Amino acid sequence: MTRTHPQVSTLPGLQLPPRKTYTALSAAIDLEAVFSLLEGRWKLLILFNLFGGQVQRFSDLEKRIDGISQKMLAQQLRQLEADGIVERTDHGEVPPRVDYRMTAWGQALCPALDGLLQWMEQCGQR
Amino acid sequence: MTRTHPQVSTLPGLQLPPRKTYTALSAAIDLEAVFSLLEGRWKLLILFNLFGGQVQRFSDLEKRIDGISQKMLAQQLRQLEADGIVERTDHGEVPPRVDYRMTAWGQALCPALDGLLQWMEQCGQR
DNA sequence: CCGTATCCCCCATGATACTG
DNA sequence: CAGTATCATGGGGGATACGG
Repeated sequence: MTRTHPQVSTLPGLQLPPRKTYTALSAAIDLEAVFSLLEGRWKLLILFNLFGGQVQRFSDLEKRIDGISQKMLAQQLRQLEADGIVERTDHGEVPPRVDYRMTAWGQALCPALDGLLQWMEQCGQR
Repeated sequence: MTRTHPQVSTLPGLQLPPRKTYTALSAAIDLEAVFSLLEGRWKLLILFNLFGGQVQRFSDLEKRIDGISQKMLAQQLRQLEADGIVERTDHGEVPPRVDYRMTAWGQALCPALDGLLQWMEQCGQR
């Protein structure tokens, strides 16, 4: 597989870990794992409403994402939380107040997804 | 959305097109489009067997991809071809000889997908 | 306000058989 | 060798109702 190496350490002292090596099979399997984290009718909508660092309440997301049901919002958030992509905070108040934000790891998805968008933008040039 | 800007023109004279701008909604929609090109039980396996520039016959792919049926291989290849990601050549011989390779645009997927793999590799550090 | 619990349906995939 | 055709299945997602 062609790589984007060499990895330039821009920050002195920041040690980037050595890259994994892949076979066609293992690369496909790992990428399937990535996709399984992101697949789901509403996950990308949720993520793009959280990239940027906002902290959003359940009801905020419900308002911002047109057409989503409470069941689906809760389900997709649970999965994103279980996968370490978003963080959930229950303030334990009555009436309930719960909010969501990206984890550091989840936030790192943003530039990676942007790479896919850039690729899609090249579509016209083919 | 945080960007990987600025875009450095590494090759003098190579004009990179200006980036599209996105809302949360449009970014999610465009990314869904990317995913829909790549979703399918076998597509990533096919792609990683073609990244690298090899030209592979139908039967080559069938041998390399364990467990795939002729129906699914044909179907996924048709979709990748229709989407401009792989190229099909029918040599019009008897017995049939047909081969597949990445298009230039399809090949450009490789570094973008690599970005997702790099993200996945950071998983342990969270 | 922030969720669960049910029921239902559709479509992607698999199995299998057939063909120029 | 390189595909189509047909039938069966199962799980993700929608609609709706209920609960602390």
